[in-house]
Amino acid sequence: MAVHTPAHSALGGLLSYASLQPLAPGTLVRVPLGTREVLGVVWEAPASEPGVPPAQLRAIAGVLAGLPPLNAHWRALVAFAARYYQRSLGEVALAALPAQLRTLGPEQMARRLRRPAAAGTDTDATPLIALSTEQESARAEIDSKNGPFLLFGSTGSGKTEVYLRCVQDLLLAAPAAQALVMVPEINLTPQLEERFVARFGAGQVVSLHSGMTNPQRLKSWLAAHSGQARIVLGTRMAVFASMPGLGLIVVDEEHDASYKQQEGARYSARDLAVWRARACGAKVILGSATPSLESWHASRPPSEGDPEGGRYQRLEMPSRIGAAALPRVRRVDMGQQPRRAVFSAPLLAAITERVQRGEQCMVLLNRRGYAPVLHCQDCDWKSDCPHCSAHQVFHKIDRSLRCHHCGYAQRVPRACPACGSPDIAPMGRGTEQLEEHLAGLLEGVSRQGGGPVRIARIDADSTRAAGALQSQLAQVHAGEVDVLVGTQMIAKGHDFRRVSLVAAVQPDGALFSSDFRAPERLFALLMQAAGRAGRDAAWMAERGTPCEMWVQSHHPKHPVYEALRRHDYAAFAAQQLTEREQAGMPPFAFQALVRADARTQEVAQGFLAAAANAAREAALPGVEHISLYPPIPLAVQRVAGVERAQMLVESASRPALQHFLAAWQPLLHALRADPAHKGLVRWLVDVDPLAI
DNA sequence: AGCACGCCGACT
DNA sequence: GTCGGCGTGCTC
Repeated sequence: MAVHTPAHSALGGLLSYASLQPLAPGTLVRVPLGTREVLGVVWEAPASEPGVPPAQLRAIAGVLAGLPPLNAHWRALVAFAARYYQRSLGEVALAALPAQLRTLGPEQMARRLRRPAAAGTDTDATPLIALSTEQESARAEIDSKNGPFLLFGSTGSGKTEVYLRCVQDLLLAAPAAQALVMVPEINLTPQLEERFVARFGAGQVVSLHSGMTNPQRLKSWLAAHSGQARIVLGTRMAVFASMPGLGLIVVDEEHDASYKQQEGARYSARDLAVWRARACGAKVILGSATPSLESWHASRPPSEGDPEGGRYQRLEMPSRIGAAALPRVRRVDMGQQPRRAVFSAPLLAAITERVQRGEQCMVLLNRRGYAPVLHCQDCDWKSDCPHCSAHQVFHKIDRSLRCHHCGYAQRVPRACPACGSPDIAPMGRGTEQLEEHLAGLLEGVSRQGGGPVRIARIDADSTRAAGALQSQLAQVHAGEVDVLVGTQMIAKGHDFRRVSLVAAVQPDGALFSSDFRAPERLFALLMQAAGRAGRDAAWMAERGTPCEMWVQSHHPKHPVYEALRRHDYAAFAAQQLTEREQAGMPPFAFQALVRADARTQEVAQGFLAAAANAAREAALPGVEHISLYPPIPLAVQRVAGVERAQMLVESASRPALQHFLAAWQPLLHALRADPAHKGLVRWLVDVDPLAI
């Protein structure tokens, strides 16, 4: 029986209970655990080596009858995820089920199941939309081969239409088949849902994401589990949906970091999707205009020195459909501009001109708030968070200083808290300031049709309220906004028809980051942002001027920007992969992080060092193929008063790394109890970490 | 992880 | 004298 026991505690995996009748594996039950009663999933018939004598076993409290058992494919997925990401089976299994199942008793469950299901729509009646040549050839490949497929299609190439058609093909071919379609962010589910519902009807489509209420989630989950919903749309959590007829998985924007869970079991929904598809004989399509280097490498075509090629099938769709040509990239050398200029003169002129012509502009700055730090000119005081090794961000709107790591907020002081000087000033800029600054610069400019230029800001702050993002986006779509200022949020996926200019005002930060994936992420973000421009070819043609992507940089000749200028993902990827191979980094090596959080940095690092010693002394299997790096503090060393350290574990062999981690786990557990590591708050393993 | 049991400071 | 602080230990 799998129950929610914590990650590899002494209880390890499964617990045994007595039952009067034999129960099929996958059956959901309620069982006593300590003083409470919890949800459990029957995993297997009585184990050969029960830890507790059968006579002393406690009895199952109830069976959630009427609910079909979770099938072997689902259980295999959960078991794999638990093993691979070094967590307990129970934790992963229970986290994969809708939370409300935990609170429902058998009677309530039965009542819930008696509710009539919504009627489905006849798939045969779904219209066939004509595909372009490129789309059709991708579809044909997917139809005739096994995959996994990497659909490499530039922004606006119509990847979604290929997904829709492949789903349609599947649903027509098999009466009980189901498809799972994932997107990286909750924000992107409404528009996806709209398209799928328009095509297949509301009765066939359900969503699964963390923005839903518990009852909504249970309803969707049950519809998927019963097979009544043929299509499940969702974020990373949806990869665990119970889908007995699963025949196709789509992972849209597969490069997106949001597919990696960052707490609990730190799984990659994209990687699990590939595993799940193979295990249950489904097809899987990973789609992106800027694939992760992992997927790109895995889909390399066979070559002379590499007759096998990668294990993925690469499908290319280079042309944009119904959209204008990709924007011309204009780089501004900020070294040639006045010192403190936020908007260079040529960029400001270009924005002004576009707005006067009735076109929309998008300005990207990856930093919310007014300024990242407040600074005293006299004594050099900075608005440091008292609980974290980070600055408190100045938010002018509500005159607050807020730490983006722990949430600690206070009112902005009138004078320097350290020396009393009134000369305290914001340093650096965020989206709030950009919005204000731009309003000043565009004052007196009148937009097409007359009136002042309308500027809107979209970031996590402006969209906090329910429905705020949707209504802000609607304003942009309705043409009530001339310039849109925002963070990454606006670069992803949204179909702005009248945007003809996109600008990244300060993207350099990522160029010299210590994170080896930073250039990859920057390139993907800029490509994606560029893809927001000129999405309506007919409208752009009327305008007569081609769309543009502006980049302001102190290093305009940097290879990232050179590749961006040519819209040449392949060249960028090739260059990055060469570097990665030479440096022995992913995808040519496999990594895991062990993280320790403690009262002091010494304790955190001490625990990690002891863990490394224990591994060496125990001569764990595969240790000769493993590199253990010294413990180091995290980039943000202290968060909410807790010191954080990590240790990188690396191997050229994934199986070796897996064996090593599995054997190491019990040693780490034993160490925790050692009084030498008093003050340790928690430790965890992150397999295939995205940031190191 | 929960939730108990268990032994020390400020309140009715 | 109790209410409650969170340290240690257990859950088939």
